[in-house]
Amino acid sequence: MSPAPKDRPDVQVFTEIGIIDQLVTNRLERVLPSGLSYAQFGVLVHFARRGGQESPAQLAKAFQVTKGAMTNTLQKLAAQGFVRIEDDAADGRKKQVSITSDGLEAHDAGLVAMRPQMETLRSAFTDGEFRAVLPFLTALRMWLDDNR
Amino acid sequence: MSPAPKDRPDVQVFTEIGIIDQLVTNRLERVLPSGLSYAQFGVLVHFARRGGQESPAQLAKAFQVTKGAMTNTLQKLAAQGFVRIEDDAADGRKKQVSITSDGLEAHDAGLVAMRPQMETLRSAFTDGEFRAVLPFLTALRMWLDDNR
DNA sequence: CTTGACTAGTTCAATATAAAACTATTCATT
DNA sequence: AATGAATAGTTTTATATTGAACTAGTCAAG
Repeated sequence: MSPAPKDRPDVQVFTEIGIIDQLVTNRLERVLPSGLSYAQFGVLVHFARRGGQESPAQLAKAFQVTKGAMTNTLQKLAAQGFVRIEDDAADGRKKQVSITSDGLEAHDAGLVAMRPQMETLRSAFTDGEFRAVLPFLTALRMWLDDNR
Repeated sequence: MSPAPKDRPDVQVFTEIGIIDQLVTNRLERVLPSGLSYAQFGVLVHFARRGGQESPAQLAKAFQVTKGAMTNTLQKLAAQGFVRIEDDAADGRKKQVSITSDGLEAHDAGLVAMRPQMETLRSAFTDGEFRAVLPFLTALRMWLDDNR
């Protein structure tokens, strides 16, 4: 008899991933400054790292959410003054989003709020452990992304 | 200068995990028989594997959702006749949930619907690769669960 | 026994997201 | 130029989930 599906390692991996994502999301959402959701913070982190400008559609693809969801997230960030949304001069359909100095501050404040959580995490696991699984997770993510 | 947070392997792992979860959820939801959500299917998989009875609160904890969310999911499953919800004879506050034969059939149908997706996945990655990352993911999930 | 704290489950309001319809714009083909 | 397909973004509707308030039942300490 073939093994029950739930015993298969791939299914188990996806199950663990689902639960980890939920636990991490809950935890961060509890800790982030009020008014800043996990999704919004993700956008700030994105820009804090890479800088520059990006269109809403690019962001939607990067975060794997619908364009509508990204419209909503960006409008909330803009309302708080954390991002700037400008019309694209070269293409009338597009807009260009960039982070503001207030947005950078909010990003830093979010990191500070998360720091205790990250500290305890690092006391339990090493960077090496995370690095060891990263290539596979990245490959898996890219495959899922390509073979949609 | 210390590395930017987004370059840290732990942050990268959580980022990948978030995207993988979203891609897998989307994919399965598209493929599952209509009327059966990812959350509902998860409950069926749980019972198809372990059998027996479990209370809504136990299930909520196992799936890391609120009690309210589990009430909703179970009511939808019960409306379709996929689970049985009975009062607990020993404790008037509790209920006991179990899967029905219709529920088992729906579970099997869900697996059949997912099969092509799983086949192509297995052609891209080996069981060994999944097994290699499983211990770390499990440890991470348990740690996050305990150190809430 | 009675009280007070706790647990289980439901309900309600608020929010986030997906899916689809829609508008506006661009681009390629003719 | 004109047309048709494709792309970017918004809006609308429907749904799932959270968080909090609420009800009912249990259990322990006095």
